Amino acid sequence: MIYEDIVEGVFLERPNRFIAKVLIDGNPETVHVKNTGRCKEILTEGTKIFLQKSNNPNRKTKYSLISAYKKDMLINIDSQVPNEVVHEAIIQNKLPELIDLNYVKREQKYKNSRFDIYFERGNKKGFIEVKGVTLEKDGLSMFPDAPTKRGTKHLEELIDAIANGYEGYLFLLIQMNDIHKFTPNYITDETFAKTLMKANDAGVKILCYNSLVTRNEITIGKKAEVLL
DNA sequence: AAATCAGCGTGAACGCCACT
DNA sequence: AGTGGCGTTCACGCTGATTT
Repeated sequence: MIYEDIVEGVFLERPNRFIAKVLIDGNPETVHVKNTGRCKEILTEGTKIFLQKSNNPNRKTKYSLISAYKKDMLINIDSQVPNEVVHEAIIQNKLPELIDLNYVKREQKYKNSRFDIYFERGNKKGFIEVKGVTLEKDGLSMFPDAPTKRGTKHLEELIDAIANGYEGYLFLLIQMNDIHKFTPNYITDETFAKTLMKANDAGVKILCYNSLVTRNEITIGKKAEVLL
């Protein structure tokens, strides 16, 4: 997945979760933040960032904040892109666990919810829910970075889908390079962590991959270990 | 303490009208 | 009836304040 029109900037502050004050070429600019999560460890004053210039004249901001450095590690914080990266990887048969699917559709409704990806493989059908992981500490990645009722609900729905004969996957995409371990964030959201265990016991397959992140690209990386 | 709600920017989805 | 264009609404991502 390649971003067009990427420019470099410096993060200053974030008055609310949608917008940030930054410097581009030394000039102050108000930009859109593509991630409404906390990202507190990442978005600190003076941090080098990359932004995408928008050509949509109706937008209130000319740029979207896509990625940022934490120390010397570049982290993609675009919360819409993991979905696309995983879809792309599936289509290109890059995932051994999800190979040779004969039908793939995004944003498929199931009961009163919606999963990111629906697929058919032989006579099996399944759903994949994709989550982006941006939180990392000492080489260990974690999700969520804030309590997520929605995430827990998605897990319950995957469990439900499995009870109804579907396959169910939770796909965690670490939005940075070279992180090889993942664990649910017990401290921030114990309910989610416990539900993840329950989902695992119920047969939901938990997959985790890292990414290859550059200033203008994010693609699927290597498989990471899931520690429950 | 838990549940609800407003708020914000974007882009997709939707609805409507004016045309073929 | 079908299509294209335009404007409007809504879901999504989430926090923090407010209400129960």
